[in-house]
Amino acid sequence: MKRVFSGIQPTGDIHIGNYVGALRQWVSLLDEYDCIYSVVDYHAVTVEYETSEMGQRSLDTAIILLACGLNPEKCHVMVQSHVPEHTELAWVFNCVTPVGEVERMTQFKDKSKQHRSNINMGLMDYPVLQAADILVYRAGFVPVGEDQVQHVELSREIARKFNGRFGQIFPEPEAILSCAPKILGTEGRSKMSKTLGNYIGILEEESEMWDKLRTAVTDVNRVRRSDPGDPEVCNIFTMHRAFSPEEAHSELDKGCRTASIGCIDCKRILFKQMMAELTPIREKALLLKNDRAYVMDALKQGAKACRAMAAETMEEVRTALGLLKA
RNA sequence: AGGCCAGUAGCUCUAACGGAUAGAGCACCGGACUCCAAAUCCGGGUGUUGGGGGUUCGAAUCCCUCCUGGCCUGCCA
Repeated sequence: MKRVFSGIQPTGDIHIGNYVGALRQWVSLLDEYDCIYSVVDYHAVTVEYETSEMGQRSLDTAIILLACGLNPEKCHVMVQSHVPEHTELAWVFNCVTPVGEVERMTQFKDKSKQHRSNINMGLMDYPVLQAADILVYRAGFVPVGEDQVQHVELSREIARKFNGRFGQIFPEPEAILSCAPKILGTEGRSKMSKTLGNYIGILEEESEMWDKLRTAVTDVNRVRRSDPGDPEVCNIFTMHRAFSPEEAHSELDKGCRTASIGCIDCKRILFKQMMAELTPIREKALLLKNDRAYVMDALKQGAKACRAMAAETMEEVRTALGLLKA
């Protein structure tokens, strides 16, 4: 079966942008692919963080993955640092990756600006570790958002360079682009993200979620209730496309354009739809939070299975490199 | 290892000759307005001046030291 790999950083506070853009798609691939999903904690070390919180963040993130339906019976869910082969392969990849290529990565350039006082090698090496994440399992498919396509392309190049120099071991992975709409933050300008603080967390208090949605930016040209709006420029409508049934879209579109429904009505409908979908996940997450042993065991099983696959790849890699066997 | 420069609000920065309550723009928060928002208006500074010690009646400012970042020289694998 074709193999998929994807990872999510342990922010511990997964929001609806993550959910719509990644997690939901991950779930949809379960039946068709052999999926490996990872909480990529080593990636999170590239920026400053509170060491006392990291473990909990990874655990909370894993809980959300499981709660969303990434059933350990159907896929592998694990924490990146539990499978050391990721970082081992990253070192080998470092030796076939041209510096010029990684310097060109827009994420690196952005984060360098953002973390000017901590531009470290790891930040630069991030996409190389990502290539290792994927290729240590020889995964051929990587579900990602638009912004990560560049990194997947770098993985292809790394695979090609490695194969060219040391022998055919790795496939060239392809991005599976989500058709999900890109959800902007509550301020309506940039992508929803934890660091920008413009997010609606899927496990937040219901009242908190409503407050954030209620005060989220809409079509700025629709000033009065009687003004017609333009759903195409409204982040709320984008969210409807993600959460409301297909049939409802045209009606909401029309209602907005003809001012037959107001923005606050539109938000109420959306919130209802959102909660209908998220409530079971929120309830499941709550159960899992109270069953740490189950979650830890799932992660343990995931890591064990993944280590076996990764170890096999690394055996081949070391042989290809011509290293002295232990 | 040595040398030089820098560190002030969430961000970018300016001011304070050793003198009283450390400021501005943006961001943010509260209110008015609004169907909700946006815009606008009103209100709010959110700070251990990187940490510690010293000199002084008084230190962001002067001295020592440590930390962090940048630049340069050297040494080693």
